[in-house]
Amino acid sequence: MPTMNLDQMLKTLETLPGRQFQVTPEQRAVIEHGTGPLWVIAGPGSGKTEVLVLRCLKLVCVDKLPPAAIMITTFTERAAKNIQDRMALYKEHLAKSDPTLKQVDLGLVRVGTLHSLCNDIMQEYRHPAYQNVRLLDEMEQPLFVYEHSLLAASNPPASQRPLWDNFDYLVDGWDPISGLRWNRAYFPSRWRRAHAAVNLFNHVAEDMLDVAKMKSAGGVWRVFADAYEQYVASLVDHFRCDFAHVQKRFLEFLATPRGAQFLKGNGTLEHPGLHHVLVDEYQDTNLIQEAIYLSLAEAHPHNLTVVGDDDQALYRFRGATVECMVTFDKACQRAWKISPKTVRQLRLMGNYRSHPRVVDWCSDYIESFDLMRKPGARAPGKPRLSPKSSITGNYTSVGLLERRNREDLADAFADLVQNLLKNRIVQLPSQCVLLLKSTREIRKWAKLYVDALDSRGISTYNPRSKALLQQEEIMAALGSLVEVLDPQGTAQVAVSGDGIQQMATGWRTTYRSVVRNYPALGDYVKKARQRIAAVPPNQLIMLSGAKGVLNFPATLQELFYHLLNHDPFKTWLDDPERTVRLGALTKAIEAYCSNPLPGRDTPTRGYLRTSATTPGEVSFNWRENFYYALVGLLVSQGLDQPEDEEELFPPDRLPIMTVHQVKGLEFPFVFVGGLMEDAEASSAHRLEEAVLSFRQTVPASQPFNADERALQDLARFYYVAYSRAQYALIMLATTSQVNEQRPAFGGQGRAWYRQRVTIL
DNA sequence: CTGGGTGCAGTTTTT
DNA sequence: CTGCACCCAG
Repeated sequence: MPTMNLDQMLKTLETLPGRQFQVTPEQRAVIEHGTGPLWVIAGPGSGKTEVLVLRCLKLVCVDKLPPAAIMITTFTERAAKNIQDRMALYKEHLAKSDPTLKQVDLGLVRVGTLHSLCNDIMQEYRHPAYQNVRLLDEMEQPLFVYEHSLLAASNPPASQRPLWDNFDYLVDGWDPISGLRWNRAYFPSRWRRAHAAVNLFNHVAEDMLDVAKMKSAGGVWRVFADAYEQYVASLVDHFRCDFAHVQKRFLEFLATPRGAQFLKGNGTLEHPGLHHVLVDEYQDTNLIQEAIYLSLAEAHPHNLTVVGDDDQALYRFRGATVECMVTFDKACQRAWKISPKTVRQLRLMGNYRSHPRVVDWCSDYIESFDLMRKPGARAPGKPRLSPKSSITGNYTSVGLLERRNREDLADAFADLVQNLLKNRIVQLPSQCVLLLKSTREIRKWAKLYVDALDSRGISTYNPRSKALLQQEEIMAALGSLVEVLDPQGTAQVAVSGDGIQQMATGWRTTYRSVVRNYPALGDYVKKARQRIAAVPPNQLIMLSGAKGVLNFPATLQELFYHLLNHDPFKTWLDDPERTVRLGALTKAIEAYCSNPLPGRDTPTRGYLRTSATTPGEVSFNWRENFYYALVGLLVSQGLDQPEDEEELFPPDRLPIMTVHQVKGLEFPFVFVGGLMEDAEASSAHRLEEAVLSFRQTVPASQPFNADERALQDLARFYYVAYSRAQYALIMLATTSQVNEQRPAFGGQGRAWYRQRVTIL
């Protein structure tokens, strides 16, 4: 049997058409690493994901490990798919020179987000505590909490008052319904409490907080701990699990006999046990994920490879802590009782992406913050990035476009882009990107830039510029629903206290203007109303099937599908963007219908029933709950604009993106605007601090306080933005913004900044 | 480059 | 309702 060695593997891959990647010695060391924990500290543009893919291929193709013995996790589904595709492509190419590889099924490598793998493995191994469990998504969890948690009770006990006083920062914020901030004199609304409770419950699981310790702490902690236990019990009662608890369940699973079976295997190719765990984006890991990884690699010699860049940690809002990346050696020591020195640290600090001056700017920038130089802020002994790209030239590669006001700035930016195009420095607008904190097209954010580009004939690509609930098709669809279910708006009026009424009234208006051009929709709505009006009191509303088939109860979903089957919705569904948005609404409606009712086994929410007292109307309670729960959810959390599967940028348009969206991407010309914000501790920062004493694992280094972490996070945020640039990085700011000396300009003031950046 | 008055607009991200 | 960006005066 011909075997392939690493040199042959890498050489062969160099012949793959369209792939120009030469493995450097530092990258090779990661790929080659044998057994034992490996801690890879990588910079932006260092090829870290590529190296991880190659390491996995080496384990399979050179070391001949069974694919099922390897697990690779990443942070998003999209990144997981990317790794899977790349591995499949490379393996296919390798199989051309080593036909024995044709037998290898790379599909058996466990690639995915940790959440999805936990879910899959527990189902595969029939973990008793995870049988027939439905995993709640980001819409379903808040709805479940809203209807099941004590903390979101419609009439909460007075004992909750001190709790909400204590967690006021979780409740505070802008209310999209009333258009006002929360007034602390009032008890927080049901939805505000539900969202805050979701946040708290997730933290208990993700930070692995000690609930018993909370109880003995007494006071608000006791009240909260009781509510937490009640929530977890209802999840179990109704066979539900949320994203945070799927990880907790998995950690418990690993300690069971079936878990041991999964880890050890039975010697067959299908179940070889787990030999290697490779983790990408480790800087965005949370504490329970850290515990899972350490358990997965519990067996000697602890084959756990983690790769990440602590300076690019962006996901604290999701419970992630850079701490995991920065003190990985200490975590291994704690879990496995090994010396931290045996944790091999390798660094990938070569940057193959950007002009050397961009690279230097990124290093200067991140090191300029006093707080980033303190121990525990970054991976120990982290060196500067080392510029290795082939991009050279003595042009302005790091610049500041500074103007006296925002209009002038937007014009100067658009002029610059126009000149780049005219002088053929860039061939297409899509070689540039504009990065903003928010891409919404309002004056404060993208609008001035979009207008300035527009007037010069340059169009922009900004798919998430509008809130989903503002879209015509969403408003018309919801309008037709309420026109059928609550034609008089009586229940709508009853919930007016929450301002939901205004929202629904807006939908009705949209519906009426739409129906003027599409009378068939109006006819259907009328017919549906008449049908309901004909049903006797207190009965399920039935929908007739085909001739001879029994009637079956009408559900909210069915009504919704019927409405979508009429114009203009039918025609709108030809438009992929509208289809995606209507799909998001469909998902929300399904989430609502599938939410179990407290005290019942099956979800019956979707069934429509007539009122017991008022004939011909949908039950008042049902309508009321529809507004409070479903509409309340839509307005309090908004609908997520689902991103396109494979979003390719239209070549003739200039993309406008947020920093989170651009993570992992690179662009020849990067413009960064909206540099004005100051660091302010968010609720995530404050909550982390508040629960620190209940953590089961003591932090390995002196933790920073909430304000300090807020500033570090902001520094990292712009570091991600700045390190996307290949040829040039241009910051956009008004003079007063620069004078304010915000973190985006570095931590050392104007003079320091002006020395390093060309003023345009 | 700073201070104070005015006027406008109210994130973002993901399993 | 606030908070903060912006602008202008000094």
